[in-house]
Amino acid sequence: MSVDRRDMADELGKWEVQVRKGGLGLAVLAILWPGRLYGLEILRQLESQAGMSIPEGTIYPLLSRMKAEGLVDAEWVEADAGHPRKYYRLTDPGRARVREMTQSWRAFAQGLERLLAPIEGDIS
Amino acid sequence: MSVDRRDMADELGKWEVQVRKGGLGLAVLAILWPGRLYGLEILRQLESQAGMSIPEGTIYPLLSRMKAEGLVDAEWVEADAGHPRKYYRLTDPGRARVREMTQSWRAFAQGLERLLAPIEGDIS
DNA sequence: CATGATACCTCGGTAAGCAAGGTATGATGC
DNA sequence: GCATCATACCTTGCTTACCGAGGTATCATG
Repeated sequence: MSVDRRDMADELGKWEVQVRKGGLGLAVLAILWPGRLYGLEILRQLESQAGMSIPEGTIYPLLSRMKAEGLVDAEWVEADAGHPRKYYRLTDPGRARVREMTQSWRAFAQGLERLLAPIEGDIS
Repeated sequence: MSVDRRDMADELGKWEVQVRKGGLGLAVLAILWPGRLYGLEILRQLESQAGMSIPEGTIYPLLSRMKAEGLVDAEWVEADAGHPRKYYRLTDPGRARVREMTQSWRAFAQGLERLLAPIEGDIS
């Protein structure tokens, strides 16, 4: 009934999530470019290489979708120790897609950067 | 029951949508930076300045949310001719938010660009 | 054989894009 | 006057997708 004081605080914390939504799929495909990786390894490399911290609840459904689309394929590999790992690798259509998405991404980022240009003049 | 042949074709066309999802809110706030605009005008300027074509069904709910969060405020203005227009303008908290989001955006874009760097070596 | 570490996966709530369809205002043609 | 068109704003319903929480499986260790 009263004012939602909740909103203003929560929304601030949500922006980092919103920001990366669009590029997340590209980031995952891109990190597979050099070679195969297993699930948790993808998360760790996204964190260390690109500063993105993605939860498991996001990555596994995403990888499944990509596999269903034929962009990646997966292969179980026995580890020397511990739980077996499922390694993901880009397929040829996957590589083609990464290149397409990279172009789309850059077009978008450049368009947006054009809008942001006037803003940075304002260094308080 | 049979194979979804639908997917491979449709998903290709959907990427441009996915790509811009994360930055769309920022784009809308950024385009309001120089001054007030009304709804359809926002769409036209996003198209001409940043190459983004956003449908009405996306922009009006988005503007409503931003107004509810106090990032913009709105004002009805009688046009010389035709339907009255609802002009949106950044509030002070809205301006602060644009600056924050711009920083988040650039951090994300730089992180992603780091992942994309190896890819562009491959000009077939 | 219990505990911990590592790894993969799923369920359910929620957010958000957007196509389609609707409403409102004023100008223009007849 | 009235139908039609152009402009502009808004809503509904469908769908996609993030992700927190909780679950399962494998192996090592004490």
